[in-house]
Amino acid sequence: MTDLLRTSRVCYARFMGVTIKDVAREARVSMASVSRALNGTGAVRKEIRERVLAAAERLNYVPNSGAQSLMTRRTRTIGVLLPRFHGEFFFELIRGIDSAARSRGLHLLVSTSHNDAGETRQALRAMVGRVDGLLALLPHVDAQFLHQTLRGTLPIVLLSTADIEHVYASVRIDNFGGAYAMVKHLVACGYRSIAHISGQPDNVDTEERARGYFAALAQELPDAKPIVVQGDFTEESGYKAAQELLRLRERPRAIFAANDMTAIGCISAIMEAGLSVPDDVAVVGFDDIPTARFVRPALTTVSVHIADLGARALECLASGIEKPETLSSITEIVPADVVVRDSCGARRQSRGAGV
Amino acid sequence: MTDLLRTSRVCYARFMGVTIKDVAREARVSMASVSRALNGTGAVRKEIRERVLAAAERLNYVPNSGAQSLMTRRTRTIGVLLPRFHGEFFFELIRGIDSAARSRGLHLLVSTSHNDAGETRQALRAMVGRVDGLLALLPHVDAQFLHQTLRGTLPIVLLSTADIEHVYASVRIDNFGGAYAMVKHLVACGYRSIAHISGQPDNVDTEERARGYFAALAQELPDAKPIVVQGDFTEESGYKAAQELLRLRERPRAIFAANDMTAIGCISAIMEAGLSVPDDVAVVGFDDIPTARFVRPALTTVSVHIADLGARALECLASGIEKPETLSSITEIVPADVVVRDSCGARRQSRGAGV
DNA sequence: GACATAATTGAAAGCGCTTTCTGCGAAAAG
DNA sequence: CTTTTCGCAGAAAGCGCTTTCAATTATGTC
Repeated sequence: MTDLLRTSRVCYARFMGVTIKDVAREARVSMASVSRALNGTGAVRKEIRERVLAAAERLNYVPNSGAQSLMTRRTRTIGVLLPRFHGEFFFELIRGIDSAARSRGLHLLVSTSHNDAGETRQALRAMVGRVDGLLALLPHVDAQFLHQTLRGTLPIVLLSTADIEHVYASVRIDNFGGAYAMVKHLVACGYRSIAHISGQPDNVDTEERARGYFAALAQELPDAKPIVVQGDFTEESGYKAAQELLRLRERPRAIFAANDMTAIGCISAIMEAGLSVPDDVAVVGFDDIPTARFVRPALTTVSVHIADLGARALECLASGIEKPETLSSITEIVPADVVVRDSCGARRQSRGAGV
Repeated sequence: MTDLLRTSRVCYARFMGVTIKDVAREARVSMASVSRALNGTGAVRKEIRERVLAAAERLNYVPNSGAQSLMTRRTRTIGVLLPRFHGEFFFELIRGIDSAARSRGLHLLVSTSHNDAGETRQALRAMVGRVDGLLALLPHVDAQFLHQTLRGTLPIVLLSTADIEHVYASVRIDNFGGAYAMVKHLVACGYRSIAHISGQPDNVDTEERARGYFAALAQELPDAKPIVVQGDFTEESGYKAAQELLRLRERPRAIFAANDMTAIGCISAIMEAGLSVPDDVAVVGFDDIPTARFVRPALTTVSVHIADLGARALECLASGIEKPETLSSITEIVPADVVVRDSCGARRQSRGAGV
């Protein structure tokens, strides 16, 4: 009767799956032998193995991974903590992480949008027992917070997160170097007044990029006065910041936006004001998101190989899980280099080069 | 001694976290009371609760979610199966799923790139015991496969996957309607020879979009001969297909690409051939990925509200998990409507309207 | 053929947690 | 003052699995 019911509403009822016990009964062996036969651990007579395999097949047995990892203390899953799931930066990042994870047979448990420390804490706790390690991009959270929230329970690799004391392994972008190189490039293009639209406040990336801007300006253009407008990495903030810059008595000749989306918003504002990019104002970004190629004029930007960054972080974590001693407080810096396209004006003579 | 070691290499050693047993000992109560106090289930005297909370705080106790869900049979996690993690379509989709999941306090376990049935099977099995339900976008897998791989073990919602017998709940795009409307729009623009670059073979979306193309053409332009070139949803395939179409004796006046990336590749090829889009050849896409707005000319396309699609699917699944009886074999179709931008030429008179 | 040795197998002990179920003392009812 | 009820705490039974450990059987040696 019950069986009939089950069969007739297969995709409604949450009837419990068949367990190892059922397989054992079906194969007339012990649970232990089923486990051994299925996992290939320990010695099992050929005949028994076949009987187990057949029984498992017949009953359509699927082991409960949750229970499995409770015993083995291995989940083959990596937790990924991101601040939000928005914008191509994160997409590229997770794509890189995913591809590296896949090639190692690891799953990804993602958790996003932790607006405050409480939510982050919650998310971190929810990971315990479900993952073997953590990959965290938490701009507004410091190592101390992590330390006291999960005191070494889980191996963790930080992605461009503030960790002054170098307690955790981290891989980060060479924000300073990239920004420096970009400003230098703008100077080389001949621009003498270069403004900066900064990123979200209280963010390591924001600070380092701004630092690169100031440093390069001081070095390359000692007489120029830095001009900085606050943004927040969004297209909209770029739009508004550009409007603000255009209202200035002395309009800057070039704008270095803290990221590509900001630069894109910036370009819209400039074009709407009836001006040309790069002829009237040059605009450059940071990140090299896929869209940077498609936008017109194609965006000159700092390529950080976002997907590689994610992949490197995962590799780092994965090997740290295998051999905990390798996961020391190493900080890996991935390089960032200028990609020249059309929005900076460097290619003005060689038009049509496209892409 | 051991403790000293632990402290000094906090992020190396994988010392087991503190368990509910430790908290119980520390608070001088039973494990049962700790559980009750922490979860707020069952009655606990105020004094005991406070003692437990204090002990948990002192020991920095984090419950093991894996063990928890083994008992409760609830993981508060949704499994997401995607064919690959590439392109903005998937990004938008997962963004929608993620935002819906977050607002319901659910986690996401993602699994991608299942190239063959074996891998898919593997991935499906790895989900059992880790998730409460499944969201699957598996173009080359049919309901029968799913049925026999996990026979109703998990509630599942299909995303534009072939499910002829309507065994599973599914939410899909109105591919046919969108394609039909787009071709109709092109006819309304005055084009009389309209080609189609199809998508990846053996894909439901591909087939339905092509079907929409044929139907609209037959209806709106009975005398026109359909021209179809095989693509595979990539930018490159669009590029190549366009070259092929341009070599035709009678060059088509408009091209309906099966998706936006194909259309973008298509535009590149046309421009490289020294022709103008839309003046010489109009190009339109399908999906409305974020980049469609930024590409020049801005892409006329069929908006499928990808993120909404993902969110709807998650809602559907979540409510199906709560009340299994609601998760019948309902098929939800999300509408797809034409978004007119510049690449179709409809706006030629009103230039500069942008974005 | 009797013994030591090796190969298999099953019973049982958990992994860390929740949840009955039982028992206790206190409050309410008689 | 006794009996009934009730609120609360702890013991213990698992969830589905792996993994000792001891028991069993098969194999090899003298």
